[in-house]
Amino acid sequence: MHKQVIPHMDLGHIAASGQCFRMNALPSGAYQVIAGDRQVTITPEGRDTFLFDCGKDIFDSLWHPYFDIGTDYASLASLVPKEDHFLQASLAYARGLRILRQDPWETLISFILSQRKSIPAIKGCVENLCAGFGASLPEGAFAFPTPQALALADERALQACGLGYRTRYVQGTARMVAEGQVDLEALRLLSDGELQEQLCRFPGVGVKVAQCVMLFAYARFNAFPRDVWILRVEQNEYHGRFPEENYPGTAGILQQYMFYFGKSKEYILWKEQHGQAGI
DNA sequence: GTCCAGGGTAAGC
DNA sequence: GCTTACCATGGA
Repeated sequence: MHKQVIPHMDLGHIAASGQCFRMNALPSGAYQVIAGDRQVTITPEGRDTFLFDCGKDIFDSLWHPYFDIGTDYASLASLVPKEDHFLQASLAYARGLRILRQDPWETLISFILSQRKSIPAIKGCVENLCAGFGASLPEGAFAFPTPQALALADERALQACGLGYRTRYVQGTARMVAEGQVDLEALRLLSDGELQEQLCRFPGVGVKVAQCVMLFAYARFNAFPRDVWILRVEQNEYHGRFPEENYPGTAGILQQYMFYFGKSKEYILWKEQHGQAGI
């Protein structure tokens, strides 16, 4: 057990934000997190205190970086002009939302699956893949499958996980990684532009999926993935395009807040009060 | 029954 | 360089 004070962390927002697909609330109010072949249960205690069911060494080496605890999220609001009411509202609504530093392989496959799927549907597919091709973990959980496991998987068995037409994307990508054609860890050395270019070599990966992997696995906070929700927000609140160049080093974090708020029911209510487009 | 989801690809211009 | 049909599946 390890108790840790972490300001500005809301596990509910993170779990529901659509950046990860294997973090779930338990009936007790705790959260189960599975990342790669690791799992941890986190119990919130009061406002900023969390109990991790692991030792301090595992917390320091694994979960501290995973939850991006070194980044200051509280100062984000000061970077945003007061006139940008939508972005200010997004930051207030999703207070405690963080950008996780996930495993590149798991994130790559998860977001290849994500195209034209709802978040609950993605979570279902990911769980099917883990149960079918992942190693067994304690307490009946399953690790995310290795590149080798998915590269060798039977095509019909993959189809049965609900992948649909994405099956050949997953197989093709898994084979490229399993054969060592691309080293996902070595890509950390590349610039943003080079990293996006290399990720787009995988089948089923375009600019949007590449930018999600850059943001959620490689901690590239300048990445600004545009999905249908963000395009909608840009149309409604920014006359077509959000000025990401005004936020070097944080645009991607703001994107996640805008995505999460723009997709919520609270945004509908907020819009009725504020009416006109923002900046 | 219809519509939509954290889009990509290949064909056409 | 740019649009446009097509792609499987589950949930609302």
